[in-house]
Amino acid sequence: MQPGDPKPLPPDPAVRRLSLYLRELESMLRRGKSTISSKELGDALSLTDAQVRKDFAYFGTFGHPGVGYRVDDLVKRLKHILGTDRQWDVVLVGGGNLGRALSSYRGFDQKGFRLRAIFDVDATKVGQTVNDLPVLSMKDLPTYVKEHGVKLAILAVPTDAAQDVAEQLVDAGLTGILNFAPLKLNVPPKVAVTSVDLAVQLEQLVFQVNVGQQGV
Amino acid sequence: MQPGDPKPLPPDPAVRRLSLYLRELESMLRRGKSTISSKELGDALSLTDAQVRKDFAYFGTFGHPGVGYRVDDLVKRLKHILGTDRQWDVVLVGGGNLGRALSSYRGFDQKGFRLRAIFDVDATKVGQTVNDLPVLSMKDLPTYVKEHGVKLAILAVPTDAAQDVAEQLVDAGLTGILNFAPLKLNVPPKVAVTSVDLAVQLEQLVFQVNVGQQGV
DNA sequence: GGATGTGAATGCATTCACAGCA
DNA sequence: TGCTGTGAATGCATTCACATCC
Repeated sequence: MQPGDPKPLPPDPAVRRLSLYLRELESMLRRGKSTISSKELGDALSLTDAQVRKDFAYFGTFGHPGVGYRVDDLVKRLKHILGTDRQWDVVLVGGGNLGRALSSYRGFDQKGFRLRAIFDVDATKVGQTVNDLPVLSMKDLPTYVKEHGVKLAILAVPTDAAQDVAEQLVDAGLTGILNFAPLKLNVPPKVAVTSVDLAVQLEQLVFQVNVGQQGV
Repeated sequence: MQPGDPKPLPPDPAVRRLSLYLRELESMLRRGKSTISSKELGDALSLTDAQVRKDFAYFGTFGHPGVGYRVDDLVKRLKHILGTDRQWDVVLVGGGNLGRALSSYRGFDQKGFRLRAIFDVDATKVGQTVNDLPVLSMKDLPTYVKEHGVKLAILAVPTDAAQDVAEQLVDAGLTGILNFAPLKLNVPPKVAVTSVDLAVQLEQLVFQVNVGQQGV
């Protein structure tokens, strides 16, 4: 790689594992562990030591030969790479069952995500407060996004409405959508989408259960 | 591949895409589409036609040269491969916010998953009914699992309790766990685990958002 | 000695390209 | 002609193995 070369993007699988490393390291930090080797970290996540070192190498050099990695330092640097070394405001779109549950999920805060408001089309919900969050009208979304500089939305609306609502999110200026509706969203390339399909996860589990039994 | 050879396992990424093909095909079936080409299906999911054909080829030959795939037939066969051509009983473990939300999620039924009961350690919750499901004591789990032949659990308990509860699930005889706690579960190899970490999903989204902006 | 970082080798997934069939 | 199914070719991710440094 020569000086003028554009920095090659890291492999997607490596980025996904970065979050798992971080999760494990934060847990170890809480337990008072100060340094760790690639072997130890790999064992904790069922990965090889070489995999761990190579993943880190895509992003920089963090370790100390003969010693390992300083846990607190590594946590800081991984957070910085992932972009979670600062607070992120998030709006939740959809005030149904799933939306309300997500609004009460404590795990988001711990990673620095701040749910700011819930948006819904249902006029009877608008004006209420759910888990300390105001429920606002979808009509007010564009203004709200501009005024608060929000970039991220959690989309938890019914499947039939999801594509339409996603387009409203894009128009409002949001650039990242965490989608819980079971369909593929069509959005412009500048907008990032991550999807979680709960039923698909159960389906994949069933496949694994069946494969596992047939292998024994 | 010779007659006596053991059937090679399909690549993991192909299995994951199978669920996405199925989801898209079911949507197309509802819209009245009767046949589809690998090109059309690929376009709908941002995949190449070759990828689609290769994925199917790992599991059999489903198509008709010159014509494409019959949507209804393909749906049936994909369901059979994934194991969702029959009903699956599921128990939900953890009656907190997330657990209650999941118990009301309609998407599971549509895929043939039947939530049967919620298990919780909290004695004040036991005996209640949540979304038409009985809340039972963790003590009764082993008996319940044996009597009803349940194989799958959704694990939605606090992080600190998750590993311990997972071991109880394994001891009770369950063989598949959909884990929502943000840690890596340690279970025997005969038990399948699929994990969903909501905060990690947001974190990955943030990374994508940042990469996207820097690329423009 | 003990561990990292990294080119080289391997292995796996994706894409190509075309024979064969409707 | 149109499209599948599939070997061959490519490209990407993982693993190996070792020079290097504390």
